[in-house]
Formats: sequence, structure tokens, C-alpha cells
Amino acid sequence: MAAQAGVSPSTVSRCFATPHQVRPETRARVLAAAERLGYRPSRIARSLALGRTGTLGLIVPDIANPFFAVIAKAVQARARRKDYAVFLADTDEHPDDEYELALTLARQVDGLLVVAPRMDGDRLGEIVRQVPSVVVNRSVSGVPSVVAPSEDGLRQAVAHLHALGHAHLALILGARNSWSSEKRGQAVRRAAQQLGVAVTEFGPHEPKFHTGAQVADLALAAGATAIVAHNDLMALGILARLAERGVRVPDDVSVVGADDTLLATTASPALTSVRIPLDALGRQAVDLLLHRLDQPESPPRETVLPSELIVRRSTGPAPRTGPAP
Amino acid sequence: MAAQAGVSPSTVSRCFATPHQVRPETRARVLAAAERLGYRPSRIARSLALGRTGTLGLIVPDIANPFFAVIAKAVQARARRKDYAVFLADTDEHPDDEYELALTLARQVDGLLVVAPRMDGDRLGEIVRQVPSVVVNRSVSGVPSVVAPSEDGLRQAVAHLHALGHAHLALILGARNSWSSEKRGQAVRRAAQQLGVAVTEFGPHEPKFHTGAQVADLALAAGATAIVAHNDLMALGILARLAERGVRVPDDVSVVGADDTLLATTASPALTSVRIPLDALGRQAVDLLLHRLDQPESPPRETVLPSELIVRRSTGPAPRTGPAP
DNA sequence: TTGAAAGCGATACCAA
DNA sequence: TTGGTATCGCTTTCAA
Repeated sequence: MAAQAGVSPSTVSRCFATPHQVRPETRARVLAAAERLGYRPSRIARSLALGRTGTLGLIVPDIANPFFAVIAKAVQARARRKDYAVFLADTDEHPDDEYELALTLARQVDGLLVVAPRMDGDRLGEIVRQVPSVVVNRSVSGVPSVVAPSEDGLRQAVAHLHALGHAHLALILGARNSWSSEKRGQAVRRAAQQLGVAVTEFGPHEPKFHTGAQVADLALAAGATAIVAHNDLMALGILARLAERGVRVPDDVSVVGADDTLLATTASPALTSVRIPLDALGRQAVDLLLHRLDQPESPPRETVLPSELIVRRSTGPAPRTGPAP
Repeated sequence: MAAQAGVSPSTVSRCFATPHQVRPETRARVLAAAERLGYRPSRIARSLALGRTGTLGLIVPDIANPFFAVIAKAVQARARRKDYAVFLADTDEHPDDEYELALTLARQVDGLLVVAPRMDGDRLGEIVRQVPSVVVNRSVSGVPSVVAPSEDGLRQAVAHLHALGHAHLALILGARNSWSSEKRGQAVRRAAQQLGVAVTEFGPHEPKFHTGAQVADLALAAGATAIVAHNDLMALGILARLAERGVRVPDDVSVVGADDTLLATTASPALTSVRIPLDALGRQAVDLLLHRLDQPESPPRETVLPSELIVRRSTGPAPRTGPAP
């Protein structure tokens, strides 16, 4: 390539890295040759020389889960705008793989974005020590992170239901060991207690559609008039089972989901849900990571994003109990 | 590192590449040192030396779309099993970016998986010439590809509706220029004609929820008793609008989706949908690509996977027309 | 079985 | 403004 343009490799390099450092006419010749040969500098070689790869790693538990997919998309978009590519690793919910993958990725990326709600803290710490990282949707002390605690939104949800006259709600927990499930449970309990709303808890459960369907009957039997599910998927399972039994939503029972994924907006009735700003989460995570790459000594920061209740058609006034007047 | 183990770099390299070529006791010493230092060979340097990266590129239009996310997941899993990492590029539905990205990726991966329903054929050809590639869910002559034509499933869908007594169906098309949308339209038209079912077409439309909602009214006004949507998302929009209008599904109108995504199974009523084996699509694509990497001279092959109708609760007997007896 | 040395394709420093 | 050269970390002949 250098030969083709009649210049040295150094000059070719400069043409791409610092174009203004080379005489316009030489540059033109080089670029012409590049065009002719379809030449593109090798990122690999460049990485080796520079010690930087121009790549960020993203570790998610399940890319087929809309929750993570939306984060991944935001990360992608943001990273690209900053001229970074993204290495995606899907751990398929295996915490061991998560760790192994992270270590493998660590060497070939400039920084790592880790979405790993269930990985244990020590390992997470180990990873962070090896490579600049940002943890997403989870708070780990001493590690920069971006979280959108569902507290606010869930408190709003309980207040919403309370205002509608519900006095007894069912709380459907998510996976055992899930950081967010625990936080969500706490938030609902606390808010309910403050407002004098009774809570019956179910779970922990795998946050799947069919477990939602299964637990719907239990919630009904317990006498709850409103159900707050760990996430939208479980809420949809509940909706489906209620419809099957002829229980009307929201006339007989109100249902609240969380995450406000595509599932919530496309359900009928559309699901009242706690919105987590997933795209902002992804964007902020990238920004935080890049900031960290620039200034490695900056103190680990935790960025907190607000969540909020989006009221849709699946919640309504509590049904009258007792005999009709 | 080599120094730490008291051996030459060559030997260290052999320990990882061809362990059996080194005396067990030396190997042990090297591995011990590696363990102690937390040493991992640099994939970057290795790529440069080998001319292979151990990485596959995956280009998708929208990773937040469950359809592509499921493919991506399957690709990930399969690639990892074969010791390949995956570079993910989300083009956000911009065909120009798709092309640019593909060219960028081309240099840093061993092969490319392209899911680009709307990229024009010439560019696709250009990409394929630069780097071993497999096109997914689209058929391009001279290029290895993996497709799951929805023909079979859609024919089954029309037959299903016909058997239920539907004589007039609405066909909702997807995006203009989308390869799969065209194929799907053809399939429905052809099957309907053969069975003597009337078809009213709507679209092309952006395959979104709200366009589905919008077109539901038109389909109803046209007198169709069954609606076949381009995909599940549009079908859900239709379901939502029908529910809003008090039109019962499947009593008054039957609705069929396509892709059989999570959306279809979690809808209520659950959506009858044409299943595309997305995971198999992803897996086969990886296999085909790796095969191609091994044997660059093998003729481009097109792998065809079957699609099938999954009947759920959103389809039922056609309503009686005219005055009740 | 091990070591020495060349090379992969770029960057960056120092000279010219 | 350009060219020469060492370097990044690993693989791979070729010798020892």
C-alpha cells in the first residue's frame, strides 16, 4: 500500500491519524491509492500498537430479553457515536460464564459494561480490578455504576392503587438473588406500610410468563384486589390467566407491571407499568465508562436515574367488596 | 511472563497453542506462572500474527426487536461453542450505516453474518466480496444464506382460516422494500387464490404496533372476517384496537400474526402465529459461515428452514353473516 | 523439547 | 513535511 502511493508507511499512517500533518498533494495521492485498493487501516494492528482497541465490551444475561436488548441498543448507539465498537457477550443467565467471559473480554476491550444482576459481588470486584468497568442496573460499592432504582416508580404505583381504593395487594417477587427483585420488594413493602395497605407476597419466582399465570390464582385466592408484579412478563402471565378465568381487568382486579417494556405497551389492556429509562441507562453507562477511560483516577461515581409509573388501562378503582347496595 | 517462567516466549506460546508439544514439567511451570500472574494471551496480538481473529461479526437492523434479538442470541451461543466471539452491530434500520458498518467490521472479523432485510443487493454483494459472509433471512443469488421462508406457514394460515369458514381476509403488508414482507404477501395471495378466499390488502406499512391499530378499522370496514398481519407486533396493534372497539377475538374476527415472538405467546388471547425457527436460523447461519471459513471454495449454499403455523386462541370459526336463522 | 529471530500491520519517535 | 526504525504481543519456521 505504501509502495502503491510511493510513500513510506509512516506517511500513510499520518494521512489517517493526523491528516493536517501531511502536505495536501501527498495526502491526495495516498487517499487516491487507498481508494483504488479499497484499503482500510487494520484496527487489529492499530490496537496492538496503540494499546487501545476502540472497543467496549457489553455483558448481558439474555439479549433476547427486551429489557437487556433495549439497554444493548442504547449502548450500541452511544458507543458508535463516540467511535467505539461493541463486543457483545450473552451469558445466557449463567453467572459462571459471566465471569469467564468478562475475563476473556477484558483483554480485548478498552472498557466493560456489565449487566449482571446475579453475579456475586466478589467476582464483580475482580473484574472491575482487571479492566475499567461500569456496572449497570446494580449498585456495587466502590464500582462506578448506573442504576435506575425502581423505588420511586413503585412507590408511585402503591400510591396510585391506594388512591383507587385498593386496600390489599399481592406482591409478586422475581428471581432469588436478583438485586433488582430485592430492591423492588422492599420498595413496595415500605410504601404499602406507610399507606396502610395490606401486602401478601408470593415468590421468589423465576420471572417468567408461566409463573405469572400460576401465581395469579394464588393472589386472587388471597383476596388481593391489585397485583404488583416483578416485571411486565409476569404481569402478562397474570393478565392471561385472569382473562382465562373471566376475571376482568381492571374492573375486578388491577395489575401493575415493571420495566415498561414493549410488552407493556402492546398488551391489551395496556399495562400500567413502572418505567425504567433503559435507553438513558445504556447511554449514561457508556458516558460514564468513557469518562473513566479519560480520567482513570476519578472517584467511582454512581449515576442514579429516575423511574416513574406509567398509568395505562390495567389499573382502575378497587371493586366494591361485600354485597352490592 | 516468559521470564517469570524461565522459558522463552516460543515455549509459552506452545503451552497454549500446542500443549502436547512441550514437556509436561515445563508446561506445568509455565501454567503455574501464568496462573500466578493472571496472564492471558492477548487475542489482539494473536490475531495480528495469525491473520485470524476468532471473531464473527453480526449485523442486525434493530437489536431491540425481539425477532433479531432471538437470532442474535442463537448466534452468540453457537459461536461461543465454537470458540468464536461475536461483534454486534446494530444499524438502527439505516441501510447506509449497514453498509459502512459492514465494511468496517469486515477487517476485524473472520466472517460476517448479515441480517439486512432492506439493504440493496449490490451493496450486499460488495460486502460479501470483501469478507466471507452469510446472509440471514434473505435470499441473494450467489451468496450463502439461511432463510426460513414464511410461505409454508402462511399457506397453512390461509388454509386454517379457510377451514374455519373465513371467505374474506385482510392482508396487512409490512415495510416497503422488505424482502420478507414481499415474500409473505405473495404467499398469502397465492394460497388465498387457490382456495377461493378473497383478499383485501393494506400497506405497505411500517411494521409497528400503532400502524396495526390504525389498519384494524380499515380491515373491518372492508368486511374481512380474518386479518393476517405482517408480523406479531402489528397483529397486537390490531388486537388492541379491536378490544377497544368491543370487537371480540376470535368470535367476531380472527387474527394471525407472524414470527411467533414472545409477543405472540404472551398476548391475550394468545396469538395464532407463523413460527419462524429463529434460533435454528442463527445456529445454521453460524455453522454455514464456519463451514465456509474452512472451505472457502465450496459453492454458496442456501439453507432453507421450515416455518409452521402455531394455532392459538386468536383464531376461530368465521362469524355468521347475514341475519341469524 | 526448547530457543532465536522474522514477521503480522499499524504507530511514534527521532532524523533528515 | 517526510522517511527510517523500534515497538506492540504473539506465532512460527529453523536450528540447536
